[in-house]
Formats: sequence, C-alpha cells, structure tokens
Amino acid sequence: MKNLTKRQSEIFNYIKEEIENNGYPPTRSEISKTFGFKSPNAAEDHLKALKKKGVLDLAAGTSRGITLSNQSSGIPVIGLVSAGGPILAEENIEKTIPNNPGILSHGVDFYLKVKGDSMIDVGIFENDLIAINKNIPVKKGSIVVARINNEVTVKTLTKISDSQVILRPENSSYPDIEINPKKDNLIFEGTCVGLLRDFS
Amino acid sequence: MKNLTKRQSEIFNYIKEEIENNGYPPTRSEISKTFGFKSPNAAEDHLKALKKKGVLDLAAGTSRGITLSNQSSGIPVIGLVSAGGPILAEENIEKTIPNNPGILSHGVDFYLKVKGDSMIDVGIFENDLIAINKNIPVKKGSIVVARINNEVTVKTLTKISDSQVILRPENSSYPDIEINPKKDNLIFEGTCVGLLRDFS
DNA sequence: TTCATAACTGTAATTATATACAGTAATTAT
DNA sequence: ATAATTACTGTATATAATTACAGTTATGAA
Repeated sequence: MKNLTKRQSEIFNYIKEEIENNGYPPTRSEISKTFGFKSPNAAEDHLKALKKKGVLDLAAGTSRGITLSNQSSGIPVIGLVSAGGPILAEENIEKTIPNNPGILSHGVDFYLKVKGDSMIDVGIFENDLIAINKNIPVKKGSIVVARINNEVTVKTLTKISDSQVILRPENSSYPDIEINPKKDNLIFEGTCVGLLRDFS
Repeated sequence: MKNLTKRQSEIFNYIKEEIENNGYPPTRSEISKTFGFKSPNAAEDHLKALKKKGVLDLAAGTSRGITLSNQSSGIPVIGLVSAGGPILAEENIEKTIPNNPGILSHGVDFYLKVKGDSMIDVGIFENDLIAINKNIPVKKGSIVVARINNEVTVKTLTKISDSQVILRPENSSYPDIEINPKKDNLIFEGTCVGLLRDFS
C-alpha cells in the first residue's frame, strides 16, 4: 500500500463500502456526487491515481469496471512476528485472505496464526487463525494480543491497572504473567474477535 | 429458492461466478455473448425471471445493477436439527452468512452450530460454527456430522466397516459410540472442513 | 384447446458511463 | 526555483448499457 493521501483513502474506502453494500462498484458520477465533485473527471483522476498506486484495477471501456487488487481487498495473516517493528510490517505478512464481512460481529484488521498451546482451554489451538481488531479498547476478560518487551503473545487479560497487568494463559500448565507497565514495555496490539480453523 | 429451470440456473451461476471473478456483475450483452444469445433482450428476460423468483435484485437504470439476494449468496447456518426431514430444510436454517471463498481449503455447504461439549478436546466448543462439506467422502479420522436414527451428532470417525462404525467424542467423559449400520439407520451428512468462532 | 411460461430473435431509443482535453490552484519534491 | 503531484472545474463525446415493444416457437398445465 503505497501511502494513499487522505483524500485518496476516503475515495478508496467509499468504493470498498459500495462494493460491500451494493454488490457492484460505483460509477464516476456516483463517486462525484458522494464527494460533491462538480465534474466526473475529478473521480476519474482519483481512480487513475489509485490505479497507479496499485490498490485497484480499472477495466477500460467498462461501466463500473473497478476491481480492488488482492492486497487491498484481503486481510493479512500474520505468522511469526519478527522482533521490533510494527506487527503489520510487510515481512510479517504470511499471506492475505479475502475479507468476509458479516461473519464476525466485529471488524477484523488482521489474522494471527497461533503458536503453542497456551490457550487450549478456551479452544484456541496451534495454527488456528485468530481474528484481531486493533481498535476495540482492551478490557478485563478479553483475549488480547500483547507485546511485552517486543515479544508478541496471546493471552486473557485478567487485570489491568496503572501499576499491574495480569495476562493469563488458558492452560493450567502455565503460570500467569504479571507485568508492571511502568517497568516493562507493554503494548496491546488488539483484541481477539474471532477464530478460524481450516481442517485440510 | 423457487426451483429455477435448468437454463435459469446456468445464467444464475454465471452471474455468481462473474461477480466472484471480476468483482462486478455482467451486463445484458455480456450474458448474451456468453450464452450465444443474439439479442440482449434474452438476457433481460432471464434477469426478470430470476428477479421474480427472488434470487436476485435489479436496480433500475443502473449498469450492472444486479445484486444476489441474501438467501442465494449466503451459506445456511443450521441450528437445531428437527427430527426427520433433510438437514437443509427451511425450518432448520437459523440464518445465512456470506460466502467466503478462499478462506477454507474446501467448499462449505452449510455451517452447523455446535451443541454440547463432546468435542472440546479438539477445540470445538458450544456455539462454534463448524463448516460442513457434504460431498467429501467420509473417512477414518475425519470429524463428521452423522445422523443416527434421526439424531444428528458431530464426532470423530474412528472405524468404518460394513458391520461396525465407531464414532468418538473428543472428551474423555464420554464413551465411544458403536453402531451397527445394518441394524441402525446411519447417514453421514458431511465432513467438517473448518471452524468459525465469533467472540462478541 | 387455450393459456401461461420459457426461451429466445430483432429493432430501437433513451440514458448511463467512461474518458479525453483544457484549464486552475495549492502543495510537495528535486 | 522549477517541476511534478494533488485535487479539482468545465465541457464534450463516443460508446456502453438498460430496457421497452413486437414477434416466434416449444412445452406443459388448466
């Protein structure tokens, strides 16, 4: 995603939503009407810019011939997170899978491939994909993706205060993790909103 | 689905595939070209028929204004199965959720909402949705949806022969179920190919 | 037998849509 | 300082697309 401008993001998201809601992409006129453009050419220019940046494709001479490119229509699956850097950095993205609006009650920003057996008591197994929303405020009882001193882990958040955070593995063989957020570097990467398992 | 004719099914499936492949529905001309119609009106007639039968909707005056109706674009979620009758009967369908091609490696014919805790050792919990494919031949080791004397259950198939079938609950508190297919009425409704859990 | 439905051909007209060209103004990169 | 990019207005036009009307032929139901 080659940094869209603010305006380009707005246009792009609108197109995405239209496809989701109507089942087909908007025309230049519809885009113009929505954003108050007085000329359909404003929309045309935006489409060309978005195409140039690789987030969509245009079929020439075709009404509503807008297709979102794979990278932009899919949701990234994060495998192993390399230390440092943001979780959604290119090198962490194992693949992308199609967006599936309407299946889960919350939006999904990315999927995380589960490593280890620390959450088996709540039915989260190795290699399951857990759906993560970055924007839901983390709260007690939620299953969260936390980064503790640059190590990423999935646990149940059982206590959260200024001086102490407790993360519980849902597996009786593992002890709780107690963190002092003033001493340790703790970042919440998101909340688990769903789970996907593929029996292949 | 009010029994489409053979031809109508062909047209309908074509439209479905086009949307999936291109990201937007076909025009009357494109439909006509694909099926060899010499008049775009042949396509128009078909679209009207398909609309009348409730499987799609048409936006007037809108190019490519074809949307698949929910029932036809979604995959049924089966809640409690009433005794007798086919599993996909109207009264068993709790809701439908959007199709999500590309997420699971196998096709999904329906989702079954899990009742009980008999499969928790393999991470299948109450209220999870398990994705079922009706056409994969059941085999040893698969998690299957079986109907035994009209009762529907989800278990691991551990033995299958002419004289004996063993279904194993994945929970040490429950004993294996041994069935004599010659005596008991055993039907395999499908194989579990995936799992979906919504943390709401 | 007659009527409705299905599955088309053929023509035509309105309107929906893509898209080029010529500008303007502000911002950002070189 | 200059060029490129962003974000538009305004006009125009070819063509893409919907959709109505008038038929034909075959099939199955009332």
